[in-house]
Amino acid sequence: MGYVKLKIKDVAEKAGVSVTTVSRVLNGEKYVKDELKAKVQRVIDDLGYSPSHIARSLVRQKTNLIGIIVPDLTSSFYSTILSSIEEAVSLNQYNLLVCNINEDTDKEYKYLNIFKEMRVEGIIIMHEKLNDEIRQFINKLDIPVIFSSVCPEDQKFVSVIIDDYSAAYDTTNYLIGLGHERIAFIGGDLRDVTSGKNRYFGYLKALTDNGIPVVEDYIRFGNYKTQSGYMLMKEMLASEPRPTAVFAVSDDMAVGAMNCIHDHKLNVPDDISIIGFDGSQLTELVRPQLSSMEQPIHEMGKTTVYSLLDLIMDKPSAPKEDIILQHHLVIRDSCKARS
Amino acid sequence: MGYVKLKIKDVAEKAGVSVTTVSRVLNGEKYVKDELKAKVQRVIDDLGYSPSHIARSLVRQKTNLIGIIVPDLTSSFYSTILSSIEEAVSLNQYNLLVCNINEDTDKEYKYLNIFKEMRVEGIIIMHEKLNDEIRQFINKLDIPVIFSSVCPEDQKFVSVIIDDYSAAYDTTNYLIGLGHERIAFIGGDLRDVTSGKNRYFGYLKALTDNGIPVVEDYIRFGNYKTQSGYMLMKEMLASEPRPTAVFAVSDDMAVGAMNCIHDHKLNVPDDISIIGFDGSQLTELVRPQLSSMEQPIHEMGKTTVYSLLDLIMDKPSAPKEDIILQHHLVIRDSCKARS
DNA sequence: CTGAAAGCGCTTACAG
DNA sequence: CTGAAAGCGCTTACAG
Repeated sequence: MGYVKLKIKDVAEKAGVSVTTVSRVLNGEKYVKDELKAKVQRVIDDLGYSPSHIARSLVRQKTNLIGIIVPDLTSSFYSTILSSIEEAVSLNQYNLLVCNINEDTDKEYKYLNIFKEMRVEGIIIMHEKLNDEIRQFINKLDIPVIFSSVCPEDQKFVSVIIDDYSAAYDTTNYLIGLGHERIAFIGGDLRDVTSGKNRYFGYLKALTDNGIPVVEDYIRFGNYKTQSGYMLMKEMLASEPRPTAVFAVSDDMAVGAMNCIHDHKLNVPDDISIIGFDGSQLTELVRPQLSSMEQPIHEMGKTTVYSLLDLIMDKPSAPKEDIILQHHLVIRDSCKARS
Repeated sequence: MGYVKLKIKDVAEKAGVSVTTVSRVLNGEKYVKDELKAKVQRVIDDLGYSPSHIARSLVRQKTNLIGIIVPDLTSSFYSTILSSIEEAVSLNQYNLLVCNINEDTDKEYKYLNIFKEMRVEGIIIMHEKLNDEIRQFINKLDIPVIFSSVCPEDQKFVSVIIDDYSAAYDTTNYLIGLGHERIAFIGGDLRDVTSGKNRYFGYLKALTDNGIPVVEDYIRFGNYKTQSGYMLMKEMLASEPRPTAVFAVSDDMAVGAMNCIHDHKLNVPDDISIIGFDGSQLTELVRPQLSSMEQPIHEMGKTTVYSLLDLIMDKPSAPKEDIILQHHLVIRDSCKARS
C-alpha cells in the first residue's frame, strides 16, 4: 500500500515503460497491450502507488470536492441531513469538505474563501442569516451554490426547502383543531427568512384566520436549541393564564419546552400540548413522543446533492428555481384535545 | 469576488508585472516595493482573484487536509466529538474531509484510499472494527493516523481514549454501591476492543470482585444505537426476576432502554435504575436525566487534533503511545438506591 | 499500441 | 527589489 511520495515516474522506471503508459493503465484506457498492462499493474500494486489527486485535479480541472456550511453539527436536524448529504455525495464520487460555523459568521466567510481557493465544484449552505459581505461574495462567485432547508433573501441561488409558511400554518391549525386557543409560539430568529419569519407568519395567519387573538406574551423567539426552548418556556409558564398548547419551530426547542414543563411538575400533554418542527430523530427519543411537523430530511439531503450535481454539470435538469418539498404532520403523543 | 478560472498570469498581465511578483504579494513576502505591492493588490481585489489551492498544494507538497472516518454522524456522541474536532482543525488552518461509514467497511476502505490519493496530511479514525484489508492498508500507509475514542488491535498508531475497562468497572461499582445485585448489561460488539470488550470485562470484574453472580440472562449485546437498547431491554424485561439496574455502554442505548421501561409502564429509577456511557448531550435531554459515565468529549476531540498535528509536523511532543484521558461519573436522576 | 513533450497554476531557487 | 525558468505530479494531444 505504501509510500505516498511515490510518483508515476517511479512506477514507469521500475516497469520499464513511459509515464504515459502508466497513466493509461491507471485510467483504465484501452490501447495498452495486455502484457504491458499486467506488468505495470503489478508494479503499481507492489509499490503501493496511488496517483496524486492533487496533480490530477490540476490537469483535469476537476476536484471532485463539495463544500458544505453547517450551522451546528450537534443539532439533531443538521446531523441527520448532513448524513444524508454525505451519503449522496460519496455515491457520486465526490468528497465533502465540512465547515461547522456555530453562529460564527467570520468563520463562514473565511471558509467560503477557502472553498473557492480549494476550487470545490459546488457549495451547500444550510444557513440563511447571510451578512452583506457573504451575500456579495456568493453572488459574485461562479461556483454553483445551493441552499438546503433554508432560503435567504437577495441571492441568486436555488433552495431546497419545504413551504415553511404553510407548514407552520398547518401546525397551528392542528392545535386549533384540537380546541386550543391559548397557543404559545416558540420561534426562531426573524432574520432567518424561512425558519424564522415564514414560520412565524404562518402561525399568525392561522390564528387570525380562526379569529383567535394574538397574545404577545405567548410569543418568544430563540435560537432553535434545546436550552433556548427551555428558557422561553419557563418565561411563558409565568403567564396568567398560561398557554394550553405550544408550537416550537424546532424539535430541539420543543424538547426543551417539554422538559421545562416536566420540571415544573406539569404534564405533557395533559396540562400543555406541545408540537415541534423538523421531524428529527429526537421526536421518538423522548417521552411522550413528540408530535412534529416533519421535513422530509432524507429526501431534502438527497435532492440537494442531486440538484447541485446537475448544476455543476450544467444539465438541462438543473433546477432554475426553488424546489419545494412536501411537509407532513406526524402525530405522536405530545398533543391532546382541549377538554 | 469573481471568476474562479482566473489565474496568476491574468493578474500579472493586468498589473504589468511578472507572476513571480504577484506570487510574492500573494504570500505576503517582503522585498516587494510598496508601490508595486499596492498596485498588484488592487488588481487582485478588482478581479476577485484567489489563488488555486490545488496548484499551491502541488508545489508546496502540503494539502492542509485531514481526513476523518466517522461511524455514525447521527449519533449524539460522534456528532459532538466531530464538532470539537472540526473546531480544532479549522483553528489550525486545516480542513476536514468527512467520511461517514455507517457500518459499511467497503466504504471505509474506499475512503482510506481516497484520503491517500488526496494526500491528506493526517487521518482520524473513530472506529475500531477494522478488517484485515484495512488493518494492512493503514499499517503500510506513511500518513499519520490517530484513533479517537477507540483503540483497535494490531496496528501501529496511537489512540486517544479513556480507560474503558476502569470506567465500566467504576460504573458497575456505582450501581453495586447503591445496593443493586441484579445488574443487567447492555453491551456493544465484542469485536470492538475498547467500547465492546473492555467495557464488558470491566462490568464482569466489578461483579466478581463483589461476589455477585454473573447471570447470562442479564447480558446482551447491541450496536450502540437507541433502537438496539430498546430491543435488548425488552428481552430482559421478560427475565424472572427482572434486573433492578441496567448499565448500557452508550447513552443512546441507555435512552432506548429507558424508553422501553417507560413504555412498559415501569418507572426509572423507582423500578429500574439506568446508567449510560459517554456523557453525550442526550443525558440532559431526557427525563429523568440520565446518569452516565462521561468521556471528556470536547477534550478528547481537541487532544486528538493537536496530537495528530504534532505527528504530522513530527514534533518532539508527538505522542508515542496511547493517550488516556480521565473518565468521570456524572450522577443525574436515573439511578436510585435499592430499598 | 507506445512515448516525448506541452501544459495544468502555482512557488522558489537563481541571477541580475 | 524584480523576473525568467524550472519543477511540483499528473494527463493528453500529437506523432510515430
